[in-house]
Amino acid sequence: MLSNSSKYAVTAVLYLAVNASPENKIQAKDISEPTAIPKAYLSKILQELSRHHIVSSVKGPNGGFYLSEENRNVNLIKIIDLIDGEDRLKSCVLSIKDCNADHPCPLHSMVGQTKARFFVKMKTTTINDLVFDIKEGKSFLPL
Amino acid sequence: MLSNSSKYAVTAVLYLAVNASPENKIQAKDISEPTAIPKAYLSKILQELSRHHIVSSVKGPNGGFYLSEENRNVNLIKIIDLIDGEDRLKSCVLSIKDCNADHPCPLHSMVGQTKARFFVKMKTTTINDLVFDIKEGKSFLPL
DNA sequence: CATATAAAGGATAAAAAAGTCTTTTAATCT
DNA sequence: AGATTAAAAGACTTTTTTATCCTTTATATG
Repeated sequence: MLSNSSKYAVTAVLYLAVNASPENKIQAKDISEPTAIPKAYLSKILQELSRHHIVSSVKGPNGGFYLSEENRNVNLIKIIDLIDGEDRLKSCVLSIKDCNADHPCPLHSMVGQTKARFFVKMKTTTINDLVFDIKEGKSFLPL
Repeated sequence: MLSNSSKYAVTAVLYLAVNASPENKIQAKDISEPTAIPKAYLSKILQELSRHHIVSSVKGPNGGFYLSEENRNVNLIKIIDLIDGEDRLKSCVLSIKDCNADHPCPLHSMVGQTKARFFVKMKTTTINDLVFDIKEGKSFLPL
């Protein structure tokens, strides 16, 4: 469903959302350790996220990554589309090009609604929404 | 969600289900052409499926692949688990090891039910079920 | 029985994804 | 200004997935 890379991206952003702030920036290695994401690889991903204003970063001493208020209102889909490309989630389960509701592939009915629902959630759920759940104790990030 | 290989596998099996019979076997290249699946690669996949009794095959002149009555009652999940391994569908969206309903990751609620429902369908839907839909005109295979 | 045919099997190649390493740039702090 | 710190950038390596090629085995048929 999601590539390794976009899982890393979402995890890292959530980690920042919970643990970082403009006053308390977090370095790549400090995300890498608790999440078990390879440090150098994570750095690449954070760079990309930073370039597209999904996370904020500052170089040098006391530098690191954090989320601005704007960053916190980014929708999940933006992260995933950036890392995986827009097609990955949208395409037919069997990768049949002209598969749609009017001309469905044999698996279409098994995933159609399911996928559409997931897609809408990804488009409407922000980082802030997820952090809210975590703070309410409704969900958890791996320490 | 599914690897390229298991998409190929499902597509090929469905193609056989609709077009082949013990009297009218179909060769790898005759599946390869209409489905645009690379022939040599498809052959590998059909071999694997044959080895695990998901499709039937006969060598030599007038040989090829077809589905026995038994083959037609195979569940979709068997094909996908064989090609992709069982973990691919089961694992958490963020690949968090101890993610479960009692200790959900932040994306869990977005996919949990959705995935579970899909999983059940894959476990209960046979090739025959899908062929039935195609014959009823409810779904389509790419010519 | 010889021959042609088509799958099975094994070895290899190409492409994509994941991961690493080294250098450069920007910021902070004496 | 100089030293230090941490991200940015770019080149590179490894692993996995996808794909191809060639040889062997089984089978039907003349």
